[in-house]
Amino acid sequence: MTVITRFAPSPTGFLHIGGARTALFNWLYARHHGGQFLLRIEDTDRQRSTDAAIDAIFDGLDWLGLHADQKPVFQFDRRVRHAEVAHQLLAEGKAYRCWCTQDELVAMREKARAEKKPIRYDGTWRDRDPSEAPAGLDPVVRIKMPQTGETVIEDAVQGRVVVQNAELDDMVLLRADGTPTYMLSVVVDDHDMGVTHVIRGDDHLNNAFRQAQVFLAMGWDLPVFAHIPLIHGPDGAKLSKRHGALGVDAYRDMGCLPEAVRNYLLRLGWAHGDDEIISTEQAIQWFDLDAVGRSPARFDMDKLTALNAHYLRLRDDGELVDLIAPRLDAMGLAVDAAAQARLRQGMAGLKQRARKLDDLAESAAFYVASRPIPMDEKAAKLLDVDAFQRLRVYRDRLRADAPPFEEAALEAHARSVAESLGVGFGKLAQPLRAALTGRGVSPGLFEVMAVLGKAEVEGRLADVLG
RNA sequence: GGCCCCGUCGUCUAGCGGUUAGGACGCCGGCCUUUCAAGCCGGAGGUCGCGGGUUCGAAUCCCGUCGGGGCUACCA
Repeated sequence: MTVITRFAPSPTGFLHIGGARTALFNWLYARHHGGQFLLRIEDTDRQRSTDAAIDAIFDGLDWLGLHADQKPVFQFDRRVRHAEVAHQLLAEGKAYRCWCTQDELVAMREKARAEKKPIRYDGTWRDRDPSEAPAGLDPVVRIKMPQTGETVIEDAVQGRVVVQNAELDDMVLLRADGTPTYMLSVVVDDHDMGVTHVIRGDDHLNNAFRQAQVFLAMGWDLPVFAHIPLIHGPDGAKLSKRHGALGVDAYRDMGCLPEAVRNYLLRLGWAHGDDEIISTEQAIQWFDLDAVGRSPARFDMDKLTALNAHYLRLRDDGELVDLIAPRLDAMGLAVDAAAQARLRQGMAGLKQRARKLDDLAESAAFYVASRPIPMDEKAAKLLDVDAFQRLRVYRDRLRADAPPFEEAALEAHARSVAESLGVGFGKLAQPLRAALTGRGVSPGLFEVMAVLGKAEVEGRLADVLG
């Protein structure tokens, strides 16, 4: 049997981080088993579904590298088939029409609440004769749930979960306007798409019981269910916009790498012993449902950032230049060919010190800035009167000795200057760093000088020394 | 209210009857050193939610309890 999984978001907002993890798990499971990963857009709520959200979901999945194996299915397009199934159930006596009004239903719920009884549809029209139906009112179609016995879900993550059928009420399959509800649509689509494993958020666990009854009523095989725990915010509640829980696009914008996000999300609820850094290839090899935890996890930006720093160092220098170029551009620093060459050459030292693309761009700015370069506060403080003295001497010696403009030679030369000056090396190096980078921190000084080149170094020194 | 799920350092987690309860992030200190990172070394941090049991022995099994979360729509 070929494994078929699916990710089925409703396009009512961006692809949030919890959805991204669900998609990742589905994708990994399919890849691990050599199966297929499908995408279905659950857009049956016409009020809340938007094209912008659909695009955001596609973009997010694309960025994360979670590509579906077939064209996405749009659930709304399949509404005729969904209704067909409901009508079949109706014809077979497994569903019935219900003429209760919204007001009646609200009253029903309120009464139940007041009496502290379970809140569910009371089955008014289950046995009532349709001839008693009020005129001029469109009925909904409800499924006839079994009223005795129990429904068992052998969940691949949660284990065996049992609920008494008496707890299940006759849910709506078709709305009064004839459109299918989610409970109907998911089942029909999962069946028709041949989905073998339904991996989704824990918030659907209770729905699984209801949906199982629709599968049964149609005589269809149940897929394997796997309900993965939700991701919580720092306060322990389901992650939402309130927590600043953002769409994956926000993590991209703040400079995260997709491979870092994947690794982070993977470790949120899934483990393989003590392994932390797990490549996607390795994840495909290792991933399985039995190692998925059952308890919810809190989102931790610090850990994501640490992982991101790791993957940043692994990235190709040229790729990183391309990735930060637009950011530098946004900072008002145009990356021309010369700047690109410098960045490319200086990237090894730069990426070692960065955690995200935004601070990588920030720390790379001095390579791109045109003279005279801006000085930050720390640099300005470094350039006191004594520092000027030393820098003048250094500049003169640099001219006179003319060491080859490469790292080792430059360093040896600077050290000899400091020595003849009778000061610790730092007393010369720090002011020099300030003059050349406008910062108190930077990659190795002589690496910077080699990248900048003789003319630029002399120019920047002149800007400071006059 | 009802039903369902969950509960190991601050956080993510390993653990599946016998471990000094391990790792990672974060935090602190050291080494390295031209700054900052990285790297390496070390440290603080957990009475395994709590209470009973079972057992020679329990984070691991059972029961209860408390806490958290989810669902309870003609939303998905």
